[in-house]
Amino acid sequence: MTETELSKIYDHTEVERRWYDHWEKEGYFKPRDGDAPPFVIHIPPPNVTGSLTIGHAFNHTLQDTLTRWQRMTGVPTLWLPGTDHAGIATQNVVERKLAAEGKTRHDLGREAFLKEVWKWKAHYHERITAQMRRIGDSVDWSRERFTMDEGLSRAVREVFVCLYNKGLIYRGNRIINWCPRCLTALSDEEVDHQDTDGKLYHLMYPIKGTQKHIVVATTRPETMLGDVAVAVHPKDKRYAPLKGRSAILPFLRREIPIIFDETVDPKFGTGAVKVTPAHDPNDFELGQRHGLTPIVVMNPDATMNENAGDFRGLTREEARTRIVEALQDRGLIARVEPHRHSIGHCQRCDSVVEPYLSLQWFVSMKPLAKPALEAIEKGELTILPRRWEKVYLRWLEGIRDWCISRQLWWGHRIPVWTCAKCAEAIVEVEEPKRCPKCGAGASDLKQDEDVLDTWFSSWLWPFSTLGWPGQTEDLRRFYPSSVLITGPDIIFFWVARMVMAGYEFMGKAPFPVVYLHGIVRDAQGRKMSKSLGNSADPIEISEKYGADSLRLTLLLLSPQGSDIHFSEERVDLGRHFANKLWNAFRLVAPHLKDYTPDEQAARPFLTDADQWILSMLGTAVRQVTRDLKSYRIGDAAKDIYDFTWRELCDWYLEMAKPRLYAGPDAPGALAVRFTIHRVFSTVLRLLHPFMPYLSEELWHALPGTEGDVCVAEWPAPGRASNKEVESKIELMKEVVGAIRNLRSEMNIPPARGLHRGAEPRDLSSARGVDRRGNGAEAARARAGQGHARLRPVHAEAPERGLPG
RNA sequence: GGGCGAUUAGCUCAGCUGGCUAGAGUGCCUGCUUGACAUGCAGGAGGUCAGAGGUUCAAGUCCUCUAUCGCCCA
Repeated sequence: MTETELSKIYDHTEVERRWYDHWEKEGYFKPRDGDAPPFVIHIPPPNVTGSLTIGHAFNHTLQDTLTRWQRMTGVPTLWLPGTDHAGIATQNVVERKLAAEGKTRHDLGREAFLKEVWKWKAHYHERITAQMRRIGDSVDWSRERFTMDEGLSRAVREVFVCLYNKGLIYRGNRIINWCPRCLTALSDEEVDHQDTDGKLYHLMYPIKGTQKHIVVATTRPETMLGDVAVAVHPKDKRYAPLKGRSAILPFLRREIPIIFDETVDPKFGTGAVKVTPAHDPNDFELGQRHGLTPIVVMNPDATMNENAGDFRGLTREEARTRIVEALQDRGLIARVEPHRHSIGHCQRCDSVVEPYLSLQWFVSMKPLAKPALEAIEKGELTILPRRWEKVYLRWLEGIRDWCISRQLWWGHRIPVWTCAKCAEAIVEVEEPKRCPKCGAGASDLKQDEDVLDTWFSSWLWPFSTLGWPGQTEDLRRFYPSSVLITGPDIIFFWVARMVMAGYEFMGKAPFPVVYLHGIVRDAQGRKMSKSLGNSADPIEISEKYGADSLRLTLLLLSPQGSDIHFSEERVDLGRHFANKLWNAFRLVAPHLKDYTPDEQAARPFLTDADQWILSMLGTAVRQVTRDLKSYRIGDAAKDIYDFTWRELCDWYLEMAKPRLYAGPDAPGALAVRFTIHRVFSTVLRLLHPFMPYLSEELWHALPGTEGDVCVAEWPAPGRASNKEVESKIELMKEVVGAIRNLRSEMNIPPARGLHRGAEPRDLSSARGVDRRGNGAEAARARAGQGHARLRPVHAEAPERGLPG
């Protein structure tokens, strides 16, 4: 390549179009054969709700960097891609789309609605994979999976049946989190709690057979209609006389017992609480202990139902207002005080969640949690940064059963059939042909209408994607994976559950290391979200700045584990670096034309400068490798950035110029060309995991390289650093710095030559260092200029200078 | 209410196991159209490392408390 072919400004658009298809066609993204222990990453499957955000780009960059690095070290690597059907989230976005057209999912019916969702899925799946290709993700597309693929669906049914038969899945009427907008049950994790200013109402319930009242404090007066008792603490002296008494519920005139229970907090409110087992989880348990029958007073859409007497048909908000008014009219409100408390909201639609008594399917988590807890103790699992281990452990220690049924249409149907004839519940992997109990035919067997929580398929991801329950070659070879890279926001949803499933079904943890990275936020510190519209499209950024630039920028902005404040302009950081390297290459390329690397020939002629940069290069290799090994990926990027810019460009190339310009036949050419070639071929390999496109482009433009840098050998660190030559050059840098400072302070323009003073013989290592007019001659002259100040340094300067 | 994290240059952040003369990017000021790069080069200003105690020969780094902000859980 000649100089004229390389433009002055690096144009990523052309370069980044070129290489991805090539790599893929060569099959580099597939694990190479052989029984060497492979490096495996399972992608956290992006939701098909929409396209990828900068947050995904960051997550993928981390995975791709590790994957590309490992590939270059020669081990078989597999980065397995895929997407998640994201049950409730996807159903919601499609419902919103329908709503914009004035339709609901019920207008379409289940089948037609699902067709719409599949269309949505197809559209965004295509978009997501295009985005991944654009940013350079080196995933094995031949192994791509979707959580609702036939194979993965089979795994879901298998797991359900297996846990059911073990007694770890059960159906029960319990309090769950109910979203009255989505009309489905949610797990505890799908509820976001927000502190809200509310009121604490002190309601007076008449005590039967007296003129007295018992005052209960509640934040939710509308649920009083479902009250079945009033509870106080057994040791609370205030209420001791009420033993055996009962209260009369206003409006409904229901007689409810006054009960005594240890769990009542005597210090909260009046020390007496209303008990509403159908609408409060604590009350539910309390009710069970005391044999109370719950009364549900709301419909699924959170309007009051037939048990609400005159308040029937009102929304829960209207009901609250009306009930408070009515109680006030009767003088039954003792007082109302401001009260701050936390209110659960639906993670997907932000509606206020209703604790609701409902028949749902659950997984008993305690037995599954045990090996996941021990994994940390035994060292079978490490979470980085380590502080997250505490969060993980705490959640597992207090684990509660997992509500897995959802009243949605989009997802895996629950593999349970009920016989219309004998009511037998049949739990099978394959659709049953007849009832095993009464022999009724398939037409009498009705499958459960509900679907499973989306995480019930993703917790199997590390093995379901490899063919489980089949005993496949992939499963044997690629389970467990090497590391999981994801955000801390799904540590409970996904990470902990995958560990549990891994132990339960595969007998070992799905990965030895979890690396949790920070969350990408906007410049104001807000989380990137589609609804806020504050996330740029990685493709747009890549078109504008380059995918390489985006990748490098994200890594440079990301200290291990903490959040990133991202804004588009910051991508200049990576873009400028790409341009810098490009131009450095432009400087050296013409001098390497027809050059064949020959270390033997060059070695005797290496100058201090050559030895210095080679020594620094070795250090850079060690640093980058060390930082990648310890998951300090941003630091690794910084190592290359600093070496390339600060050492190579700022100093070495400047020192090399005189020898380069002297031409290929001049003395010293052999050494300088060798050094430059060695440095560039190493830097390009170091850089490849971070900036795959640019490094590949320059690798091909560098004479004497073979094949693709994508599969080139990861640099070996070589000999230990040369401390002697390093300190020599450090001294020289200090001297030059002092000279420049003087020149600047004394307002001596660089074009002007300097009076030649004392011959700084010992500083001859400064020769050729400075720029234009500041070559060997000028350096000496300027040293003279700064003679007085330089004297102390002068005395310690090396005896022998550089040969050239 | 419980837990975790942050607080270092105007802004965004490094500073890993205590040894810094406290760094980078960006912004600012000055000078440079130098035969790789103005997406650049050189020089410069700018910090009582949140505050108060303590440990130590030595603390941005370890301990305690306080303040402010953020996140998670209940």
